[in-house]
Amino acid sequence: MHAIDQLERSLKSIVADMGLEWPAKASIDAPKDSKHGDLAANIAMMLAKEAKTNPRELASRIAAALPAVDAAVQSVEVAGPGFLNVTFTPDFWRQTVLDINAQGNAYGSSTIGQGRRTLIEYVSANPTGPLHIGHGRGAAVGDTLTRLMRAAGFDVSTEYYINDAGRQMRLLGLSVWMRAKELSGQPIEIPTDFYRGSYIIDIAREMLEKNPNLLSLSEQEGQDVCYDYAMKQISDGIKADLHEFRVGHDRWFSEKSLVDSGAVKDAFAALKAAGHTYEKDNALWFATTPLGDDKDRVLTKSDGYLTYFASDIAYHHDKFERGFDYLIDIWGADHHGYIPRMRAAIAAMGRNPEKDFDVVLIQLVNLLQNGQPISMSTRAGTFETLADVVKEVGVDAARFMFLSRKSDSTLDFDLELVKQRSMDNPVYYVQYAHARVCAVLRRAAERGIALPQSLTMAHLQALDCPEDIALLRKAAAFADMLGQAALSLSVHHVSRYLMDFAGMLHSYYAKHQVLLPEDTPRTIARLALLQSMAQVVHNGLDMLGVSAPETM
RNA sequence: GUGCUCGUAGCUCAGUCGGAUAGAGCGAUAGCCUCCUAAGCUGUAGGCCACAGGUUCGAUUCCUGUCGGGCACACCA
Repeated sequence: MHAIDQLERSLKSIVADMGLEWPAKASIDAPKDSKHGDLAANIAMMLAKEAKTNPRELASRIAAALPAVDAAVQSVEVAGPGFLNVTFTPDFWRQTVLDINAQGNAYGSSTIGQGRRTLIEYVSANPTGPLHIGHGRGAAVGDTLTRLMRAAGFDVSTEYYINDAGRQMRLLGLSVWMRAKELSGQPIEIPTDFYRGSYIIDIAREMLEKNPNLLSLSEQEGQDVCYDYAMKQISDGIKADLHEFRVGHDRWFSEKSLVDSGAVKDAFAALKAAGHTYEKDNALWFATTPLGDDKDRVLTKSDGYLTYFASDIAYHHDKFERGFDYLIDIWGADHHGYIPRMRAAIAAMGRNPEKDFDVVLIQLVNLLQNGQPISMSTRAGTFETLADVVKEVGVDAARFMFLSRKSDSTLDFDLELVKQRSMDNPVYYVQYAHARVCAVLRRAAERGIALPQSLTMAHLQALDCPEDIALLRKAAAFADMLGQAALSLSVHHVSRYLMDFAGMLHSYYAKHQVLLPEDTPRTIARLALLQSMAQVVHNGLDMLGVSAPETM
């Protein structure tokens, strides 16, 4: 928020004049209780010892100096143990309306990300079956994080990594092949780890219809053909589901292509050159222990195949080689034990695992129906797919639900609840606030009330109630909130903010009539206010990939 | 067993880079539409922020331990 920046500059100059140094840990924040002013600073408590005085004494000296330094400050009080409670002038806050009008859909964006080249990898589910609801949560979080970070000034690209070189995928080919045999009346023995979903049978049937001679192929050929076909079908399905869910990746990155392009060799060479590898028991090992892992890891197995970890290292190495300097992976929380070895790999590449690499963990989604759990497992074939859930509850409700909780904690997703139009399902609460404001604006237009072509501070003087200022203050904090959410990779801050903000708008609506036949200046001021507040809700929902309807 | 993570109102969850009287929704309960969308608003009740120590002006927040959930511990992906 520019208010914080402005106050910090003013306080810094005062502190400097006193011959004191500004501590890095000093904070300036909006206090929880608005009775404590617009912003509270703890600087006097931090510096009292150094200034050889008590906090309240120092605070009052700073307070005395502040109004002369900063014209936007209306009043400043010393409170509690030595807080400085600062209140800005109404005009300072009214300016927010003009700022929002000027910036429109871009309001809230910032440059805090400094154009950092960032690659967000998310979903990356093996194309061995349709996406289920857990993938949906990862998709919603990844996509929203992308939108957020772009708005915050990061230079973001996105990728979906396909594990198309491993055992799971070979198993997919085998599963379809067996079903094709079964459909043709041949007896089959179902192996363990077999993919049992009915979609496997559908694919097998489809293949037989297109090529009745399918089963004349050899075992190996047949499985390969089945694999290729199934992989294509399922991938296309996943892409369609994601598209429907308003999620798109800049690139689908194939694991196979890493091997083919020599990227694996490059990555291994880099590790070897830095002295991180050794051979033992006929396998190639990566010494991750000195880099913080709890045991060393195998790269090339004694049978000559690469481990999953090996190609993942190569993939991340390749990301850096392509010029990205900040890698964000979005993983299921059950992979959290995988983080130390990945950090070790990042360190071995000569990068800083603290700064150049982050993992966002997505916890389990418990799919419920009226409080009763619906089990899901791709292999057992009893999953509930993302597509089914979206069809049932809609994209807006599903996305908002996924984004309204910390991604690292488990989420109960009750189909009945998410369909309800109540506060258990806050997406409607936020959307309704937007629609209501739009209704007022429409009604104003019907009555021939129009906002002036170029709005100025003079038109906003009637914004003088506490509720006016509270809304303006909240709206002014929007960009700051988005920036913090982006930096901390916490998408749920946005939905929390929107719920708060929508609550304020609903209260405002109930308390203050906007269209006042007897008072045109106030009507104009309030219309201008509401229009800009609707813009903020719209921009916030846009970050979440949720629509902002004008009527409901 | 080891590591990671979580424990906040009856329920579902925010908050915490250490700040003032710990918040929201649901549920409970009492009210509000001759007036811009009641999918809304207003009030009341409800808390040893798991427990015990430590660090300091100040701890729900940081550290240690205990108890209790979840997850992970492959030459699987």
